[in-house]
Amino acid sequence: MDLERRVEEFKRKARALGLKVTPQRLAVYKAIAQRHDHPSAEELFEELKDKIEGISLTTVYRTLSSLESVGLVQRVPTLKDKVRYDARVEPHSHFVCLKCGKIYDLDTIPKVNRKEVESVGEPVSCTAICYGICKECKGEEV
Amino acid sequence: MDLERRVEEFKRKARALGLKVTPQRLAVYKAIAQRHDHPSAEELFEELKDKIEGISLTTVYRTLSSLESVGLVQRVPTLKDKVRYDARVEPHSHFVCLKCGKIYDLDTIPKVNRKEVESVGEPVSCTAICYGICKECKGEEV
DNA sequence: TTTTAAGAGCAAACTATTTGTATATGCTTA
DNA sequence: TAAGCATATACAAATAGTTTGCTCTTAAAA
Repeated sequence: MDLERRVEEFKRKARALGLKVTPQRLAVYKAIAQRHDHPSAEELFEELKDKIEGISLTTVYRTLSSLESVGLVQRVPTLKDKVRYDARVEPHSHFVCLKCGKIYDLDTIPKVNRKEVESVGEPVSCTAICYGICKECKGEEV
Repeated sequence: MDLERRVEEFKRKARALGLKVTPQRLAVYKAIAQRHDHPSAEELFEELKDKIEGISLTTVYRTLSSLESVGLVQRVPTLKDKVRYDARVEPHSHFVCLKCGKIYDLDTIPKVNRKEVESVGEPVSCTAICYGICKECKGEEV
């Protein structure tokens, strides 16, 4: 889906969910939607502060948390202390480069042992994380 | 493997890796090894502060980071801002309860689309996270 | 034992994130 | 389409989680 349509859908959904569509929110959403590197609040703010009149780090944090609470963005599971966000909210997985830390999207949904999962609880969704060395870093090795 | 053997193995490995085996480190390791709830540094400290003479939160943090750096414990991928640790370092997966937040171990290793993963990079390990409602919480529903 | 490099404790620093509050603004409805 | 109001914003200050500097202590090799 192209960005414009996603943005229109975002506006519609946000309003339907009782969230006002402000320039700041729109800017944050657009930024996440067109990047594929799952930025943190700080990174989004760095990108937007010069482009968008009147945006503060606080607003970025509050925006992300509002959007997350209505399911318009998602957190990415990580080992680190910084929260990273994803505008892809349908089930998918990630590849984390152990060298550069970049996170790539994988379309795959993992197959897990249903019996075992159900012995613990009722699953709602599953995601996989693959750790490894990305092609870019692989290429740099001499 | 029983706790005693794991502790002996821990001592041996730690020394071999150049880490001194102190009472504090031993206590931290034992605590993680016998719990299955992947505690945070703070939670470990809460558990140990009354049992172990001379342990500080700082030491728990430093211990975890030393043990992690030599591979004797691992972080658990989460969506939250608190780092959680696991003494199971062999590949396995997790089930996260969306209601109570508890994290359960799954023995499964996910099957992912190898072709797709290799288009991004060279995988080293893969883990799955299943989100759902655990049996305990399911039982509470009236 | 003795020696010494590594670990522990405390306090203070740091980083990521949240909150209080006064002002501004999307958007519903009259 | 203007008005009113609930919701959003910015700033500063607070908080939570984690790390660091420094001094004293100790595990363990010799």
